[in-house]
Amino acid sequence: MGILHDEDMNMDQAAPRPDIPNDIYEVYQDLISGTVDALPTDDLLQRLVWAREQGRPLRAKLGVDPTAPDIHLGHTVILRKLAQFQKHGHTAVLIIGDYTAKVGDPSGRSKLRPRLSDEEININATTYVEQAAKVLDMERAEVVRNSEWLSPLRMDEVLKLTATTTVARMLERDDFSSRYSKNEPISMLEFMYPLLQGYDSVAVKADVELGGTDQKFNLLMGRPIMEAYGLLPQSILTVPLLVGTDGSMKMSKTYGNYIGVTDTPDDMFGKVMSIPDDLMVTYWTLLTGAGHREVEDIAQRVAAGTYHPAECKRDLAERIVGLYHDSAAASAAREQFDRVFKHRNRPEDIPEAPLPSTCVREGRVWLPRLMVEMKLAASNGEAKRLIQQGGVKLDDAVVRNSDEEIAVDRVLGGVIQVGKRRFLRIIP
RNA sequence: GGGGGGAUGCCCGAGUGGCCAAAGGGAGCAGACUGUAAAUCUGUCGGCGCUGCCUACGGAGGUUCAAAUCCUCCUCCCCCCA
Repeated sequence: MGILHDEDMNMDQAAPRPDIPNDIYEVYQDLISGTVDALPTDDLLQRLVWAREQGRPLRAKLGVDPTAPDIHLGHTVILRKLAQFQKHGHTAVLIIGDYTAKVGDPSGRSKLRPRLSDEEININATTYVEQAAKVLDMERAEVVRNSEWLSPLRMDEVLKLTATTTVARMLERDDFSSRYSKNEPISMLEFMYPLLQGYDSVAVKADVELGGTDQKFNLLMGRPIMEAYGLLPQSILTVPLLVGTDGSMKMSKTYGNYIGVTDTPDDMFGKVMSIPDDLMVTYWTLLTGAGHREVEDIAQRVAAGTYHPAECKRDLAERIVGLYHDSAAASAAREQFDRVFKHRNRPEDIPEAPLPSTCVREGRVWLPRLMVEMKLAASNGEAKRLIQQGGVKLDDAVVRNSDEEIAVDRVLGGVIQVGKRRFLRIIP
């Protein structure tokens, strides 16, 4: 997967078209802004016209697998796009892929994912919907589970489905062909996924399906399948995969480069601040709901040097935190950040923990043990290393000697700092 | 069904009997610097109160004073032929 660049996205305002009513064209521009592919060309535009003529809203489909309990900003990109359809009066159809999750989607992985139990899926689905509600208007969304129609499928119906495509067509998928050429395994099961996903589109009669760019193949696969079932093939819209805080890989929990929608304001703020500078515009575009014009203006001011990048990033972080918490929390997070990182002071709220008796020996405390006990280090060795590298402070004084035993009364009420951002006050 | 190749630490990947807790890179962590938890540079990176010991190179046995390295069986993956 390549690094995403702003120029990959559809951001240019094309000239208005005389054959299309202006307001519809505006909506269309809005819907394709920030997307990578809108296929077939002009198909969505055409549908918007039909929708007007027939007086019915379009059905915009998004399928999600409830495989992970928490969602992060990477997931919100597509949800924002779906929410945009709602904003323009269309129907958001959110499909919870409970059936597909139960089988265990092996896509893109060398190992099969563990099968999830019904309870896990239910929990994940519930939290997903809860968290998605921060972006999507759930009152007006249609939420369905694909087990509803996939579970009762009979073998002959499955066979009919498999007959709609060919192996050669399957191997066109970049993911499959590259794994195939790299001698990595592809199970037959994986071949079923695009088909089942396409069948979902049949079941909900989708007008347009949204997905990440990695879903392009699957989304397109839905078209011939819909046709085989006598439906008008769906339009597809892809949004870029969000690059994570490391600036190179897609945002994912497994890479640890994610910003969760339930992260605390301070965490969320800090994580946004940790993205590389050249990712800022992308984040403004995909994560803030900022208009096209606003993003352009920001990009220009930063490029011109009239808007300091550090300031721009602070504003970005504050904006994002505000979306998932509130503006008060967002500005507090900003103050906290400046306090801790810009001015190198302690944060306002320092977590507290009692001194465990297991760490005290003859009235003295060996710091590495305490750090392990307090989860500030994974092992004694790591704790000692941190101390030796000058990364540990007790009441703002760098601890130098990792062997020294410290008197209990010096530790009690004291603040242990590990690295730049982990603080802990020890209480009796 | 036949033949061949492969499995190494969080990830990638070197290592074909002792010099191996295992090169190199990436990620992570710490320090310096700064405009931020950006960038860059430096250090560090299995566990143990640690001049030593324990656990680890897919799994189980074996050979040897000594095994990631050799042998046997097993599991999984890939390729070629059919």
